[in-house]
Amino acid sequence: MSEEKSLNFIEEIISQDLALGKYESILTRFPPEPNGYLHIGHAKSICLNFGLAKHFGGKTNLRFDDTNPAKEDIEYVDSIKEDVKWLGFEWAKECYASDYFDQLYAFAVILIEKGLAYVDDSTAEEIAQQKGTPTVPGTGNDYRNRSIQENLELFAAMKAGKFADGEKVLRAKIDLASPNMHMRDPLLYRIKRAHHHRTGDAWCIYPMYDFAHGQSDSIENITHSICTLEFIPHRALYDWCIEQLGIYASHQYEFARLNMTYTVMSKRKLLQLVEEGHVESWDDPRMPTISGMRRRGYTAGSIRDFCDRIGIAKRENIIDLSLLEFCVREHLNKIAQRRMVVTNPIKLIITNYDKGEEVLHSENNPEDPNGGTREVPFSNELWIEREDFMEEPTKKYFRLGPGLSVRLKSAYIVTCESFEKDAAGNITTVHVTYHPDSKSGQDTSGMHVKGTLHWVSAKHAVPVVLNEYDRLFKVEDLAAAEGDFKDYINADSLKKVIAYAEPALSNDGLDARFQFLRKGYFYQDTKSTKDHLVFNRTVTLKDTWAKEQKK
RNA sequence: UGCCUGAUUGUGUAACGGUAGCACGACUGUUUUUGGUGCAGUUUGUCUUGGUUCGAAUCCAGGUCAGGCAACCA
Repeated sequence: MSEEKSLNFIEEIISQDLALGKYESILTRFPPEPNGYLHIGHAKSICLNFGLAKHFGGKTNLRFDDTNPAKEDIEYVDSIKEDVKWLGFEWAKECYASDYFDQLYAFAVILIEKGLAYVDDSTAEEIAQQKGTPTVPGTGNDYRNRSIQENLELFAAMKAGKFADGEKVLRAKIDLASPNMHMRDPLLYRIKRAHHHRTGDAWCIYPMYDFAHGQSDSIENITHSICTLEFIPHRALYDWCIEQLGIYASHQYEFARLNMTYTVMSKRKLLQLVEEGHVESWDDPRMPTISGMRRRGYTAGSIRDFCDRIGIAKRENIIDLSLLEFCVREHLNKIAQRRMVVTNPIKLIITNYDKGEEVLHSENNPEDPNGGTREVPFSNELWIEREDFMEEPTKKYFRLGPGLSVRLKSAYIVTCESFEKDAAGNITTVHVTYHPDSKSGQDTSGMHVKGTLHWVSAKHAVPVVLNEYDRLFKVEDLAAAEGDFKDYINADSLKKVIAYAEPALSNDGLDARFQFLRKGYFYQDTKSTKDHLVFNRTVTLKDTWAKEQKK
């Protein structure tokens, strides 16, 4: 009982708020802008926001922060909803900042009436210049002194489409000398004639983030508005708007965004990878997007577990990819169907096997006692991995070599008698004799071997394509790497290999999770068909032999 | 030469003035019909200098380092 998990700092705040009776229940929100696909960094935020609500008995809204029609699209809205659902979360309400455009406009009018906002005719460059720098205070302009009446009329004219794009903006009148740059008369509205995916052409002025986000939170009665660290300087403005408008006081809290080794986590960079063809699409299995990871074979549960393990804090961080891999292996180990697939084959001929063929049985998952077995055809001609035979075995090599014995998984123990090479000196065929009394499950041979190999009966084998993925980038910390991030793209992040699979694989469902014995975890690609099976490697198995060899 | 965050082992994350713990990684050993899994173990850490205190990762002061802030983006 005393080993309850310690609370993160946001959970501390909420549990205090609740204990103090500040709220009866909490309401959080996940507020993506529909301008791209969600990635693992968003998953952290989703798990946080929905997790908080679940933990404290509250609710979470899904809100699209769609205030910039130039970049947004319904395609993204749909993918975001799909991803959140797939991750296993249900939102209380589906909201859109654009649903509040009328209300937001009314809020702006209130600020103008209070003398706290004005229409500025300056160009973007002039405004930037007048803002000063972090160490030099900004300077005002004459527009700042316009009368309330004039501002009211001009703002109405802006809305009515009387001005060209960029001709005027609405600004808050706060403090041009503030040490916080965001308080130096921030822009509230800009004129932009762009077709909005929901409001169409009804508006030609759109609110800025700072004027839309906090008020949207307030309108929905969000109690805890959680965002990432870069919004810390915005908080003063967030609070200012709410206070001046006298509306429901939502509060903003910030945590550190997720960074991961060997990948990038910004929509801009991910978009670049897609547009420049470094990957196939947003859901390319090498992408850190939710859709990419789903296609690669990650389970929603393993992603939730990952988000749970990385924790929530305010310091910058970079999480090892190995933690994500650990989470998915741990889950997949429990649920994946075991199958045998040979990727780089050499022929194994059993010289004393005269039964022609027989059907053997192999367990689907040794971790699951109720997992059952499947039929695996066996014959005197098999495929085995090229790397499972060594002409001159080294000391700790437990596999096949002249005179050596191994077990064929779920079948018999075989002993190598001879082998053949082609003209180039490559091994082509290995001849073995099998031990009839060593049959799996009824072994009376008394023999003990160190190695067990996976195999596929040659005449029953089904050809499949395997996408073997590796990390997208060659360096751990892209943020610390100098120059263009694209210089560090791993050119070998995808290897397509043709492999021989046991026939059971062609009868398995599309959603099945597989472990190809001794190879890794695989998941059928979205483009896979019955006649052309394609599997994506989610993650390899841990390979202590490979490590041993490197020594 | 401003303001705002932050600094605990290789990477994350706890410890709320009282034994610096947990996870991943790495490394041993062991089990195993997957060199997988499981099990047992090991693993040079509180940025720095002062101060307060019986006692400081924690409180205070100074310093150092890292990140953020000057888009008609979110």
